[in-house]
Amino acid sequence: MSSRLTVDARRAQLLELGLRLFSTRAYDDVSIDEIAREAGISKGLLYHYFGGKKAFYVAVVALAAGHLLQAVAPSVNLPRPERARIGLAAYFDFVEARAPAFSALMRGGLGVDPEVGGIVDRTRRAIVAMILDGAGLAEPRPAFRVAARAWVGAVEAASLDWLEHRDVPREELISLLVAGLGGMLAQAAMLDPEAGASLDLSALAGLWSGKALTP
Amino acid sequence: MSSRLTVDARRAQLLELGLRLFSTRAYDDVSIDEIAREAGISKGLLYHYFGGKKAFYVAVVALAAGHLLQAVAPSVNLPRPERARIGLAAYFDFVEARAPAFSALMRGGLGVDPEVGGIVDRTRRAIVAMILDGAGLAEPRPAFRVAARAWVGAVEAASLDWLEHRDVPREELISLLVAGLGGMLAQAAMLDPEAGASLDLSALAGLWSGKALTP
DNA sequence: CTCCTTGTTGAACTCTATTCAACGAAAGCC
DNA sequence: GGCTTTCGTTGAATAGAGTTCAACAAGGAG
Repeated sequence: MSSRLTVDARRAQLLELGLRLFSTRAYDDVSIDEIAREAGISKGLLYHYFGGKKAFYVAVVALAAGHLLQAVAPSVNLPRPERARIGLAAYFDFVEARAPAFSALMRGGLGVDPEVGGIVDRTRRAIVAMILDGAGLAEPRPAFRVAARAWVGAVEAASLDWLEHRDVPREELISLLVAGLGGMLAQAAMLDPEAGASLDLSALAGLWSGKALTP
Repeated sequence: MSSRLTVDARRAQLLELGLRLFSTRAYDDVSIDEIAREAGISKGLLYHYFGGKKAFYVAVVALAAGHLLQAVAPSVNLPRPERARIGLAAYFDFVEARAPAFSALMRGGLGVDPEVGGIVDRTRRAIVAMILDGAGLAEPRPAFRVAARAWVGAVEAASLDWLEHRDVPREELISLLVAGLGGMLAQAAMLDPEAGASLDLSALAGLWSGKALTP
């Protein structure tokens, strides 16, 4: 019933559809039959392109992760002091523009397949590397790694809250998160002075954009 | 084949088993047959106690959430300045002692059933209320709500990292997170001075346990 | 026009969740 | 003690979703 497409076009069509379906509904609620019906193809074709339902879902999540990385990537070309703020702004731009893909990535079933957890994890690491490496934290010591990882958790949680309520201006949200990052990095530098010495303190000080934070 | 038990005993047995199974393996990977076999009962009995597989999973997640809340609850009786640190310590005690239950709650499939998301959400709110309400933030304004929500995200992310690596002392991890909380709350108070005025600044100052944070 | 590659199909199959009518072990009654 | 009632428990039957595979046909190559 469906016209003959090239491999790439068909894959792209199916992935786009998967993104649309899985970002609003749960993994179990979307059946293979429904995907095939909406795409105008037979079930068998989905198995021809992806090995099965789980593999298809993993591919969709990987696509969403790629979109997110692509959105945040440009920030690496910016001067260091601005990197965190601009990177965060790009992050929220993406969250706003492609809310479905973001939801698919974050709320998406971590329990569906172990591979999904790996994708989310790698994406987090890549993002934290892009946003933070300007502070001289290429190979982070444990305290800095945990701080960075925790901060990414804060950013994700804030994003989901922001999508739900939308009652805080984006700029204020960024200031909040950057202040939290500053607090944690400063504390990490205190806990591990040796590694903290290599921390670019001017970049750290620039995090909160000139507004005084100290009580 | 199985001896006749009271309703409560059987429910408890099955929930405990579910906690053990679902904390290490994905929802789809655990079949009803396996649950029944390990419990020494027939499949039908599981349907008699819980309405189905999803409902059973939801009950398991709810149990894990209850355990977590119970573990953090004692902190509400403590003096305010210490509350955040002690609450966090209790939180990590639980994470350490009942890692499976914690994983089931956090890594657990949010995509399995909408109800699961609700449970996790309510648990987060309850925890943030218990740990933070000492700072006079009963009905948080948006900026404070987002800050609190983001901070919980940071705590969860740090917990998972901690379980995985175990290369940062618990006390240091707590200091890191508390510093992050302090940074965000201070910034929130600046963004919303009206609400910030009601913030217990002495409690806030006490967050980072006397160690200076300012650069 | 014919052949050949390969995107595509759909019916058959398997595996797992779900249902339900019947069983039997404890509790209550005479 | 025997009888009845209750209800925890069973397992075979059913339903529905994921998976497989042999065959089909659209489009290009010669």
